[in-house]
Amino acid sequence: MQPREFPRLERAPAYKLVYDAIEKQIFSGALKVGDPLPAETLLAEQFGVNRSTVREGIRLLEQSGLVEREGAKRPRIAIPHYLELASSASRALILATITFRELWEASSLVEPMMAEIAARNISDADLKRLAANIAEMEEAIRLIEAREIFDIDDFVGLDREFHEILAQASGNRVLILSHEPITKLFIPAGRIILPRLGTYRRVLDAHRFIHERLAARDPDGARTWMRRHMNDFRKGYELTGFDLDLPLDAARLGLA
Amino acid sequence: MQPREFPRLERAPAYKLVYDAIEKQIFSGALKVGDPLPAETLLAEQFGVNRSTVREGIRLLEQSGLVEREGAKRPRIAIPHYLELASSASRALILATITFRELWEASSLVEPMMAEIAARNISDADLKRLAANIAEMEEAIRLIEAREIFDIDDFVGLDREFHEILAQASGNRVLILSHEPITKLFIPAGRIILPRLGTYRRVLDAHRFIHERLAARDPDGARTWMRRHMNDFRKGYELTGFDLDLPLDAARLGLA
DNA sequence: AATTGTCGGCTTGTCGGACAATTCTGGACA
DNA sequence: TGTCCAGAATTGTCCGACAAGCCGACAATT
Repeated sequence: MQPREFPRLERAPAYKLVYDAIEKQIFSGALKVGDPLPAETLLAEQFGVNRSTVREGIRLLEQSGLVEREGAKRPRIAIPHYLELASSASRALILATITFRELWEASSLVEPMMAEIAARNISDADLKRLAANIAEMEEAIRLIEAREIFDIDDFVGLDREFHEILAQASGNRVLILSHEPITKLFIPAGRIILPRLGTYRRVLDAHRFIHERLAARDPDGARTWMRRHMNDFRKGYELTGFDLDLPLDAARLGLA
Repeated sequence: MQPREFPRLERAPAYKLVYDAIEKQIFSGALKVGDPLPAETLLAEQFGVNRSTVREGIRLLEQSGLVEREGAKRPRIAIPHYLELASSASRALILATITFRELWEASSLVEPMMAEIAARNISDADLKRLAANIAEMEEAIRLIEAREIFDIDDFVGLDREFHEILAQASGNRVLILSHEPITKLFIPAGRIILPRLGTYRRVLDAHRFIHERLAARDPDGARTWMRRHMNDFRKGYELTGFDLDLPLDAARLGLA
């Protein structure tokens, strides 16, 4: 034992240093959201490293959500969509084991509460967005019933959007963050339930009632209808015959 | 309005495909947690792309937390700690704008609910962990009062840990995910309030009561005490004289 | 005038090869 | 059996190169 352990000095690889340097510039405000990243050759020159190294650093930024790439354009600085990219990976892993019961329990606690808060704070603009969402869902159902196009993802996406708008209407970004995992997990669950039962119109009706209570600025009413909506959610799942404690993706696979 | 919008076709770059392919193998279980990633040259050969391309894909995996690198060793497959992950980026940005009011509103909705669920499901092991946490906090306060060591981060960390254990005690991973942003944001808030007021013992007492109600499996009692605890949280902040609608980091800077 | 086609410069995506530094591995040796 | 070391394997970094894609400008067409 040496009298004094040196804290094992860690030489971060150059690509990590590139990442750190650019991240720092973003946080400091030197690089603003929407700005394009400087060209790779330029960065390589400035940092004094090879372009390949710069590119590896940029990949880190990309996955962290700090820059967004669209085609082969210059990547642009972006605000990471909260937890979106961050744990897209972890969420997928979690998905493998989370059960419908967990999702439903969480939903039936959080969603009604969210509806209540939203009813207090919702803006006219958000009410309009909800109305538009409902109209779109109406159209989607019309198409489904006419057996024209049938894209379940469209419908589930609309459903998810409805609940997301509601969260945003709460005007509380911490709540929005808390709410995010639920909407994310809801998608696979919706894909299981809806096509098997075809209860599209029932979902739409619930959304209509909720919207109507929100427009009336009626917190209790909004909460009540949301609770019913969540109970329907569970009943729907039970009717599929799957075990409540089955992991979501097992159920999904069982369906496919 | 076109009759039918084409879904803009996207050709992902090769490094992204590499990422997707490896990710898929991880999720499918072909690559297990702890396994080392195959060598870059081997991967390049198998995928039929250049090693540089493979490396860029690996950087994406790295930042997503799916692989961990230690020195220049072979990266190993890992389960992303959804707590620590890329939120370092998002957290810093979010922190810049979220206000204490938002945090408190969210906390006083979510935490009592969490306490209630936890009281129903908590295991003896988690009760012990809470007891240990309380003991540690007791010791920390003793040190503070004796003016020996004074590390506010220690105390805030213990406080956060208490609430995290509570979330885990709920046994619902969706709720744990929902709860995560709150505990995260709580740290800077706690750093503002506690040193200015020195209400350490009041926090400890609240935790004691909550623990006692949890041990008694009393959901109502646990919820009630948690609500009081949250009210204290707000009162504490108000006593600092900062505006409730001030962004947390502005308040933090105002203190420093 | 507005739209479409073409051109050239710039940047990204990908490739091949190369080498030093570090890590791993198997066998020699105590 | 346990330790040590040389060589193999692997990562980190560099260099140079080229096709493909994006962008603005300008010419051609309707």
